[in-house]
Amino acid sequence: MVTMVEVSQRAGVSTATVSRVLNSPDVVDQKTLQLVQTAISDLGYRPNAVARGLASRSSKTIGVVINRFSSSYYGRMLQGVEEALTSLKFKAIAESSHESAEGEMSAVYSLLDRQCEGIVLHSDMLSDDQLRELFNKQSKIVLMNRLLNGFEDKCVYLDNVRGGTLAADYLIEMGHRDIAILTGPESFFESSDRLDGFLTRVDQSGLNVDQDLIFEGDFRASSGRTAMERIWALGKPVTALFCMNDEMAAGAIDACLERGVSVPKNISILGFDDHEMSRFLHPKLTTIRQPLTEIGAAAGNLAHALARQADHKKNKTVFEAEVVERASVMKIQLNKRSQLGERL
Amino acid sequence: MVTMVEVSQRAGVSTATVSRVLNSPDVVDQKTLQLVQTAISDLGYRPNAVARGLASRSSKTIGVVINRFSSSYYGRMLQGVEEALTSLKFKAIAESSHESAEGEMSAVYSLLDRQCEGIVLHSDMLSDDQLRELFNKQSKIVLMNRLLNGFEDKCVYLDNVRGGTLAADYLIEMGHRDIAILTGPESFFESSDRLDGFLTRVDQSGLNVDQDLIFEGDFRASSGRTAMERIWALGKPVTALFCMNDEMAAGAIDACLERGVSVPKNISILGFDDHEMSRFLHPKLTTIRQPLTEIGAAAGNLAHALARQADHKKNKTVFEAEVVERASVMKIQLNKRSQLGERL
DNA sequence: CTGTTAGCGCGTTCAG
DNA sequence: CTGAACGCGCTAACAG
Repeated sequence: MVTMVEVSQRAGVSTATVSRVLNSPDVVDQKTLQLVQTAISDLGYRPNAVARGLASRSSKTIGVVINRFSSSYYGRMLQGVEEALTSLKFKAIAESSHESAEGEMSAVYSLLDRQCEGIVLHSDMLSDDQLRELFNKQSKIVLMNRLLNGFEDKCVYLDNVRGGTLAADYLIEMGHRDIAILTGPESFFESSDRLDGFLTRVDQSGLNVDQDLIFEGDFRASSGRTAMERIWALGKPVTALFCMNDEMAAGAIDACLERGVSVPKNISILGFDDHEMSRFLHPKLTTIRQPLTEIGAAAGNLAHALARQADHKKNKTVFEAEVVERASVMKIQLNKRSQLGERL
Repeated sequence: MVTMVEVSQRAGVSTATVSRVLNSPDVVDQKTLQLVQTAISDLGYRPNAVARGLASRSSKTIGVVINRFSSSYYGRMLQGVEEALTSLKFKAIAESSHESAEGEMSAVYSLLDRQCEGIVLHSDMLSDDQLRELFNKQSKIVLMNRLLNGFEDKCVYLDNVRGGTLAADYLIEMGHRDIAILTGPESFFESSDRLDGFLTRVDQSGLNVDQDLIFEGDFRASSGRTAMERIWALGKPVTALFCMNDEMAAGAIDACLERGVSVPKNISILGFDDHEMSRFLHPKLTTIRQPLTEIGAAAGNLAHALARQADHKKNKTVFEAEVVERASVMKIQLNKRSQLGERL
């Protein structure tokens, strides 16, 4: 490994000067600058980032914790963080939590040990209380796509309650009254928030959702299938199914296709997320879009601001979902409603 | 920040002893061990990984370069690398190349600057010559999912030629003779290798592919649509389309659906990759699967072996694709072949 | 088994 | 504008 010492010797200067041409070239004389620069390129010298970090007590790095890399859901957020930090001349370094609470915690500390100046944490498994404890101890953490009460200024997230409201508004406007709901795991805040928003709006509209038609899924396609089967088993009229993510919606559509039930003619299906694949489903999935990349970018920016004690009040931290209208939800005539439902 | 010095003072020992309880607890006396450990937990001391790396000249870290995080294609490989390294007590740190040759190169060097002990590089944009130059200078790089002649022992990849052969075998066996092909960009080795394998096998079978029916795409869904439109415009009989990735296949299926052309009844479509979404397309896509996660894991293991000068001859480095039979390719009767083709 | 002494490769004073 | 000296937090001999 070629170090600064060798460069300084070849250029006939001190290491301090070499350090200067690296960090503040303008304060060094033109001639010596040239001298050092040619020495650098002659030797193929590359500054050791680890040593620099130690000496300068600044790593210019933000750590990111996500569940796993293999899904485009997390990938899109990570991409956003990375792009934001790159344009701030920071680096992102990501670690996977392997979808466990201990994994999330240990990833945070491992990243902190590496002297990351800030952390962007996506947490599904830690409880609000555990997170609060963590946030009380570590001030440089940003929570990505989740709201932690009491730490609003450290959170960048989608307004899931409004997302649920949006879904309700949309389905109601499309004429649906007999609506089934497929949630994610009960413990997931995304899911419960969306459900809250949805049910509240339904209620406000003077309508209601049959409790028997609220199913708990696990965010995987198979639970979409299961939900459809349960709906059929119940035999109640249902004109629309709201799935809290697109994968479950895909599973539901699949089950319909197999049984010869037409989507959206016989039943409308609404998803959530706007997953990569949603535009390729048949019918193309109408869904509620989360701006994941933007959320990631905002989280990256916030973490950077926090790390550099900059003013972070300017950052947008609450994002709105939006309806992406494709082909899986159909408008139905109110007077034909019950008829349709029964035909199911 | 609490450092070793504070720990040593509180425990009444030297920093060397603190270092020992961290790195080789067995050589230190039980009593002092206890003493130091309580001091550590009392102070909430956490070793600075950067300083450790500098002093020990070992980062226990492998860098990974991929095009982008947002696609599950790269995510699956990254996941494999990460899992393999985690079980070797190494860390993976990933950087995105932003899909450019300079990006790939600078990511490699940035990772090296951070004292990664090895690099796993996925390169689409660098030429073979550029890669050879890089590999000659840097010995600790592993090429993921690409073959570089002359550096076979540094490569972990899918045998794309055999993947192409496999595709040809399958389609021929299913009775297809009038086959169209949609490749990726000409410069991509994946694409040209698969094409080679495909055409060679077709030739060996005494058949041939109409040159007019070989289209160049860009691996994105829209080129699948375009290809279908061109096929229809040509008016030649075609019973099957082989797309060199699943996204293009999805686009092709979509175009068929819109035009009322049934897949696979009117035309069979075969993909490549086994993308996350392929099982949700309609019809479910029959495709050639790449074991991306395993390839990533093998690359991680190889990089680790290289970094630690271990024997890396034992690693499996060439992977085979396999047919995943779903519903988008239909067996056709040879005697009905031309009839079918014309009906298109 | 433990403390002392040197660094790891660099940034950063402070004189000059 | 430049060099000498010191320190970042830790590991690694070497004595004892």
